[in-house]
Order: sequence, then structure tokens, then C-alpha cells
Amino acid sequence: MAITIRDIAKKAGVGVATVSRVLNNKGYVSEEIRAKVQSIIDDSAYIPNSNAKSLRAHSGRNIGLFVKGITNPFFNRMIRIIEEKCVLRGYMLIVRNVDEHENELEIAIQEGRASGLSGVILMGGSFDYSEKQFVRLGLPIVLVTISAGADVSPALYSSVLIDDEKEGYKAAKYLIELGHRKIGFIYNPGVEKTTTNGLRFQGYCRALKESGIPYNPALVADSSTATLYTGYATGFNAARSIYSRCPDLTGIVAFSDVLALGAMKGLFSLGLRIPDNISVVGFDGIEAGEYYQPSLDTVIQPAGEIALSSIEFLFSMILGGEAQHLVYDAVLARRGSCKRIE
Amino acid sequence: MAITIRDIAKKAGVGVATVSRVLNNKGYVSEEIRAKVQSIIDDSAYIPNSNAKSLRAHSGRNIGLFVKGITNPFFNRMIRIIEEKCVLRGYMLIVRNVDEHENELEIAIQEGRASGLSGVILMGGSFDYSEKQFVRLGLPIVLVTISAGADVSPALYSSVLIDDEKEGYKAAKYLIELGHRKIGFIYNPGVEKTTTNGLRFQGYCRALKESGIPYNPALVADSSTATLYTGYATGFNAARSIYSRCPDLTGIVAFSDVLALGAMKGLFSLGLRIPDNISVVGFDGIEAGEYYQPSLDTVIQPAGEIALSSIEFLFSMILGGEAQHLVYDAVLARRGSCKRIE
DNA sequence: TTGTAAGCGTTATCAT
DNA sequence: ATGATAACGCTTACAA
Repeated sequence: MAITIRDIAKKAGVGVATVSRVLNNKGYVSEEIRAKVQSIIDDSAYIPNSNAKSLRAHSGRNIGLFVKGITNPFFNRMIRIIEEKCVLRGYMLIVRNVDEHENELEIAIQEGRASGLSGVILMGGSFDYSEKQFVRLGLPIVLVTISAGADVSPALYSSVLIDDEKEGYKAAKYLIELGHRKIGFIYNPGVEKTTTNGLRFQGYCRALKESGIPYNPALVADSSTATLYTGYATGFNAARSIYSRCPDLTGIVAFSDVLALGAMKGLFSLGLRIPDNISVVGFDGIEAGEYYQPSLDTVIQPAGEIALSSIEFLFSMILGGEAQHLVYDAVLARRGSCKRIE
Repeated sequence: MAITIRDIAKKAGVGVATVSRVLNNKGYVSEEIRAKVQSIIDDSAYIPNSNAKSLRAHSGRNIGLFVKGITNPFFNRMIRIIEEKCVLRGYMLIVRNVDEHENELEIAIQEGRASGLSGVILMGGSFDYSEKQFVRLGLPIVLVTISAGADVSPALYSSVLIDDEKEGYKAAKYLIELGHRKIGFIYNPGVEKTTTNGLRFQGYCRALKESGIPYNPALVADSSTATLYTGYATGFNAARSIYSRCPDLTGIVAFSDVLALGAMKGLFSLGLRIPDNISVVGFDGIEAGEYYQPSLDTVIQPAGEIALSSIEFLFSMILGGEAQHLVYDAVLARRGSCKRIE
């Protein structure tokens, strides 16, 4: 059995309340006794039981992070930052992966209540949560890289994200301005409407339209190439499949850097050169893209800022603050995977 | 205030013990009462307070995973698997990143005691833990990709890893057999002795020695290129620095795939071609290496198996089983980043 | 088969 | 300034 506050009290010849006061620097304790108790605490390797604390305080110090696709390197950097901030504030971060077909908010509701989380962060996923769900959750929550539907009161949740439609437009526009007309798009079809995925695709469509380029479905990844996990392999297969349909395409926009890198490898496997034969632009700004050969042109999301704002918003809500919403701008980095054509 | 077991008992007109029995399917409860209580539980949206449970049980259903370098993509796949298995068994996985200069076991001891973990997994880190520390931890623990010193009783911890010295040897030997003699080594110097890092380096040295190749420190990454986090940039800088010292080198062994990819980019930046001018072999087997151009030759660790064995060993210990130890074999994959030379 | 009551380790209230 | 003591919500002897 671990050593308790009562053991300390006994050793010090004082009451438990006094020890508690020393521990928490609360209330009156004579300097003499404080020193004595403290020294006993120190060399007793006493560690307060956080369960008892939480029981007493009616709240734990756990934060649940529900990630749709935890292996996504873009999420990873953010998770690391969030975790660090949690530790700094004495909270534990419980990270939980959510499978593609699972509803992240439902899972958060279940686990949140069961394990006494004091706050929830949802990273990735869809945009279609209902107001009822937030009420049912009854916990401070921050949506990261996503948002809730327009019909949900913004007071019920905080959110930090980029404008996916706008940035998708930016990526496609970039290629168009470089003179490209036959531009492919690789993403995860099937979950079009209410995801980051679908919004960026809409941006791509708008850019085409605006430039008078007709939409050609053969240039877009079809569901036959889509798997549940949109990893390198998805990009690889999608690029090969699009190229086989449209060998005259000159550029590809990918929904994520991982997809873009997979696509580049797919193009290489076909004997093509980048950017000489085909230009590729990605999304996110992961390190692997920077170190690829050629370095990947990409729409960089400010991952660090997004992560910091998210955890800040959450703590603010935990302390009783209002919900907050923030939309960051993404930046297009030109590094070598795209080329101007005539 | 949330609804408690006492509220349920009152509503059902029974004692709290009966409700508890229904909740946990333990002890005798008449079918009649069970049904009644259950229905009340159901439409009361009652959720047991996990803190009270844990306090009572002297340990929660939490497992602590302490990762030295959580952004390492190789670790990531394993974390995902471990997390999934935890959820399946009704445990929560608390993932905690450990900074380079922190002692992972010490942190585990602190947090473990404080928050009533029921088991601990250490991923990455060093090999020099003392028997005292394990005793102090007093919790089931599994070391993943690492081990404890030879002076620590194997009964105190489980471990799952590969033979790093042997596999380091394998990587270097591979290049030697391809005819290379001037072979660089990129790793994280400074933490040589008791880490995965150092062991692979020893394997490299043994391979050289065995083939009568003199050890040349100019071919090895020096500490000036090392940063705390051994990411892409470290590999990038190390490769450039080694090349500037020894432009006649023909091969490089990197301690990890991330380092290897960074190194390749560094070589590309110098106008070199891979594998035509220089061969590169990595370590781990991450996806990014497979999709790099050229695909990275690497010593693949069986990440899935390692993860599964780890969590299995931990649960076995939690249930009172003995400590177990397992050393997996790694496999060298030849994919295109190495070339035979005369 | 069921209910009462004693803890689990804290903190906070109240006397002293 | 300090020390009993009563919660917090749960499980589990033990009694009925």
C-alpha cells in the first residue's frame, strides 16, 4: 500500500489537515510546523493520490483527445504540443484514435462521461455534429481542423481551423496561374460534403470554374482508389489511376501531403519526372514533404499555432470562459514540385 | 451534481449494494430486481464515477505510455496499435512524451503513483535503469525497443525489442558486401553507450572491423551536427557535414529512417545522386521511406508484432503473470537506395 | 437474496 | 494555528 497523508501526519505528529495545508499552501500553518512536515514529506517519497483528490474535487484532471487518423503526421505535431501544454498544467492527456467509420463525438460522449474528463478535443473528422450531441457531452470541447454545422450554436464549442474551401482554391489557383489546365485532384471521395476533404475539393472546383476550365471527373480520384485510411498508398494508386485515364494531365492537387507524396511516388513509378512532366501540390506542410526530392509545394497549415490556440481555448472553457472560434490563414510554400508551363 | 449510485438505489427502492451488484454483474440479485434496477439505470443516464471506483480499487484502468520522441513515425504505428488494444480491454491509454534530457522511468514513477496507473510502457529511451527504480515504480512495466541493464533482475520488467547491435551490424555488413569501404554512420552521438543508438553504432563498428576496414571518425556524425531531436534536419546536416569531410565516401548507414531520409535530401542538395553516387541504408521501416525516391533500403523492425507483444505482456503482468522477454529479428529490405560498387 | 456500514485518500468545515 | 471529522461515490464484507 502506498504511503498516505495519514502516514505523514502520524510521522510528523500532527493532524492530516495540517499536512494537507502544507501540501496545498493553503490556510494557516506555523512556519515551524510547515518546515517539519515538509521535510518529512520530502524524504518519505509521498505522492498524493489523484483519484482521491479528484473524487473530492468533483472533477479529474484528464483531457480527452479524439483523433480521426492518429497516424497522420500533420496531427502528430499538434498532439505533441497539446500534450506538452497539458502536462504543464498538471493535466493528463488521454489520446484516443477514432476509426474512419466511427463517430468521434459519440465516442467522446461515452468515454468523456465514463472516465470523468474535464475537457475534450476533437481533431479531424467531419463537420456535421448536432447541437444535441454537444449538450449531451456537457463538457468543454474544442474542434480542431473541423467545425460544427451552421445550425449549432457557436457558444457550445470552440473551434480552431483554416478555411478549407479557400485554401483548396488557393492550391488549385496556384497551378492554374502557372499555366496548368489539366489538373487532377486526389482526395478521399465518398465523404465529400461535410469534411475538410470535401471543402478543399469545392475550392478546387471553384478555381477551375473561375478560370473557365471545365470540370473533368476523370481527373479526380474515384472511390475505387480510396481506402479507409488515406495514406501514402492511396495517393500512389490514385495518381497512377488518374494518369492512366488522362496521360495529358500536367498538374495534381492532393488533399494532404501524405497523399501528395504517395502520388509523386506513383508518378515516379510510371517513369515520369516531377516537376518536369507533372507538377504536384500538397496540403498541410509536414516535414516529410520538405525533405522529399523534389521538395513538395504545399499549403502549409500553421500547426503550432493551431495546437496552441486549441489547448488555450479548452483551458479557458474549463475555467468557465466563453467558447472561442479562430480561423487561421494557410500559406503556400513553393519549393520545387511545381513548374510553369506554356 | 451528477447522478450517483445512491440516487439509483433510492429510485429503485433498493440498497446501494444491490445497484452495485447489478452494475458489475457480481453476487446474487433476483432477476426481478435486476431488471427493475437496470431499467432505472438505463433511463437515468447514470454513469459511474471512475474516480471513486479507482480510489476504492487502488488503481484505475489507465495505462501510461511514456515515449521518448513521440513524433518518431516508427513509434507512431506502435502507439496506435497499443492504444487500440487498450480500448478493447476497457483501459485508457495515457500517452506522455518524454524529452531527451528527462529520465523516462523517473517520470513514470511519479505519474504512475500519482494517478494510479495499472501499468506502464516505456518506448524508446536508454538501457540504464536501476533495479531500485523498478522496485520504486511497483507497477507492471514493459520496455519497448529498449531494455534494462544486465544487473537488473529480468523478473522486474518485461521487454520487447530487437538486437540493435546485431541489426546495426547487418546494415553495415550489407553495404560492405556491396563493395563499399568508405561508409559513413549517422546517429545521435553523445548518448552512445546505453541507447539503441549506441548499440547500432557498435554493430557498425564490428562490421567494419571484421572486414578489416579501419574506423574513421570523420565518417561518423559528430556532436556538432546533433540536436536534441534527431529529425530530418539532423540527417540532412550530418550527411552534408560528413560529405564535406570525406567526399570519397560511397555509403551511409543511418540510425533511423528519418535520419536516412534527411541525409538523402542533404546529398541531393549537394547535387549527388542516390544510389549512383552514394548508397544509403536506414533503420526502422517507416512508410515515408518506402515512398521516397528512391525507396529507402532499410532494416525493418516488425513494428506490429513488437506493439502487440508489448501490450500482451503488460496485460499478462497486470493480471499477475510473470515478466516476459522477447527479441525480434529485423529484416533488411532492398528497395533501391543502395548499389553495388567495384 | 438483500441492505447496512466500513473504508479508499483527500479536502474543507468546524470546533478548539 | 491546529486537529477531529464529515463528506466525495464506490465496492464489499458482514449481517439480516
